[in-house]
Amino acid sequence: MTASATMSIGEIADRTGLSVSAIRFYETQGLVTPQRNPGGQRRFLRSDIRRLSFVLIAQQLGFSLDEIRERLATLPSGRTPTKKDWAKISRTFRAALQQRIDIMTRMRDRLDGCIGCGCLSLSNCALYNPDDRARALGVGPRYLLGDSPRD
Amino acid sequence: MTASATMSIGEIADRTGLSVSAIRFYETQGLVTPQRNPGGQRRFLRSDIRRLSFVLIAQQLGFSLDEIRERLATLPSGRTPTKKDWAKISRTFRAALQQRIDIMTRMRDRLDGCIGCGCLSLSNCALYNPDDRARALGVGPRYLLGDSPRD
DNA sequence: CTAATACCTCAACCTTACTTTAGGTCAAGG
DNA sequence: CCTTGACCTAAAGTAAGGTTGAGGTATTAG
Repeated sequence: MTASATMSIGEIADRTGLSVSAIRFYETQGLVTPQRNPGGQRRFLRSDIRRLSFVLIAQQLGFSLDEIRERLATLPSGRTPTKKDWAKISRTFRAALQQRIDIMTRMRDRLDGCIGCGCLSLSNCALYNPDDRARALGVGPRYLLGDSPRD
Repeated sequence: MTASATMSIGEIADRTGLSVSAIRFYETQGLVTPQRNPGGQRRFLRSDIRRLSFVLIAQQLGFSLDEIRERLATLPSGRTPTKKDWAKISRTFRAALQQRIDIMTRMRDRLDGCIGCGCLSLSNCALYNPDDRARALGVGPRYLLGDSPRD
């Protein structure tokens, strides 16, 4: 195994902590696009380590693969991303994260009020404020806020 | 439609904002256990409004149906829950919510550091600290922290 | 009394984010 | 050269949290 410029999927899996199958899946989702060697095996660039690590971190922060792909798409195509590129993209996640913290904090404060009143009864309960239901978290009834079907 | 002590599924759906199918699903999950009338149709108690509303709120707070069922199981069986009962259960969610806020805040602070260094490169990056990955959010590679299979 | 709703069950389908399995190929060491 | 381990693809399976559809029964308004 010569320490060449590219890596096999097993190697990058070890380096990122991701499973081999997850990385293959990420390729189908357009999150990485490795080259292939003459035998058809994937060859990853060293910069893909950071790319995949970014996917991992962003997921831990609660972002979906769709959102992550959108953010990654803002990276320069053609050249290897620089630290500045990564810093820029990280800042957008920072902002989104802050927003979630704000929502959860607001929910927590409302919950404080509701512990006192014990209401939990709809229109009169602040927790039902549909303005900022924390849709980022969990799944929830799909049609709650959509075009609800009637049975 | 006499304003009786019980409600049909359509009525409680309207009152809670949940869809009929979601409520039926919640029954299969043991989150509510309505009575049946002679014709086999579900009859819900007024207290089920609060119960279902609680499910909804707890979901918005990011809790899984499993977690919610566990919490609901601590409610007194045999009698209709009082405000105190609900307040008690709400407090446990309050605590869990606070914990999540703390984790997210810690992640945000680490992200701040990483925006500066642009590292995102594993062992030397604070964001990889496996101690408190915010597993509550999103799904993520299943075997990242488990007994990872090798291809 | 009858037609239109509303409700019932069961099974199949959906989305996200992967894992697993089956059947076969590639590459590196001896 | 040959074996073994790593890799390949495609398809099916998993889990959570519901939705949708088919085929049939209850209820209720007129």
